[in-house]
Amino acid sequence: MNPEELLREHGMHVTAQRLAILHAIEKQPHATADEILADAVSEIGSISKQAVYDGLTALCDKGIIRRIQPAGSPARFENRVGDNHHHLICRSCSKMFDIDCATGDTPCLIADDDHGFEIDEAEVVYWGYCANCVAARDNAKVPS
Amino acid sequence: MNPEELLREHGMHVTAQRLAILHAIEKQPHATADEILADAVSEIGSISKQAVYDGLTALCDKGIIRRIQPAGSPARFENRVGDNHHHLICRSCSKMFDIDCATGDTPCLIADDDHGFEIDEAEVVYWGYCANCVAARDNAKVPS
DNA sequence: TGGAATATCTTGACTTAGTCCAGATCTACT
DNA sequence: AGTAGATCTGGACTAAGTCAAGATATTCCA
Repeated sequence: MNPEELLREHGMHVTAQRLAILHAIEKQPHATADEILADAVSEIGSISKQAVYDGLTALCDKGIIRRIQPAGSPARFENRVGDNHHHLICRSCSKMFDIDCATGDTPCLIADDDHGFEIDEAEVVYWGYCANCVAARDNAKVPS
Repeated sequence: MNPEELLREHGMHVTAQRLAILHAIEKQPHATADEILADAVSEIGSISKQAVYDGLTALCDKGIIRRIQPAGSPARFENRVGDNHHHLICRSCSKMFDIDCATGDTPCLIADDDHGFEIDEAEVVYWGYCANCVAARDNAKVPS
């Protein structure tokens, strides 16, 4: 579905700002609000910080995009929604990768004792070191 | 192990500030830095914000406590470490509960495709609505 | 097509949760 | 007791985001 239809389908006004936001996220999955702002400015000339935050919040509320807020990083946004995939983040360079759910279902995990909660999401983040950073570290340790 | 030994064992200086921080976390698991600051002030009279942050960082680095940073909340700290338990958070009131790992092991999940990462932790957060908030919502919907 | 209703955007001040720095103080070891 | 280095203090600063009031745009409907 094209972005315009997508907005209309969710009863949202179609504005240049929102189209630019969606386009920015499509170009760069896991972008931060700042990166989206910069990209949108380069696309439509100018847009306020607040329009970006408002737009992102509205899009999240409608389930069109998803917000990810890993520890030690500003919020990031992606348009891959509804498949309950998870994320793999490098502790060293902060690079983030999508990763399919190990068990396949949504939600992919059932807690043993749910304390009476109505659980609607199991969010999983894998932390570690990416191939590049591991190589860099090993080179530093054993300089030859 | 008492807090003083715990610090010494990790080669850290034993200071009133750090003991107060540890005591605050023991009294209130999942406390924020602000709450820990307030509690420490009431215990030892005065302590700087920076000492709290420095202390928490040092304790985390040594693995004595663990930092949790859920989306939409300041960082929280707990002294239950090494058992790979997870957290259950209410979207409405932000209350947080410990929850044992569904599969029991550390790490409790193995990703299918690890993109060459050296994964060292699988962090899981269950999101939903706690029993109280569910009851409040249902009462609001069906006032009788 | 022309308004009206209201959704969205702009601007700019403000807040929260921290970090950075320089110098003072304290702890642990001799 | 003396000293090296760890830790603490105070205060300025930053990043990421929120709040609020008024201006502008979009959509709906006559």
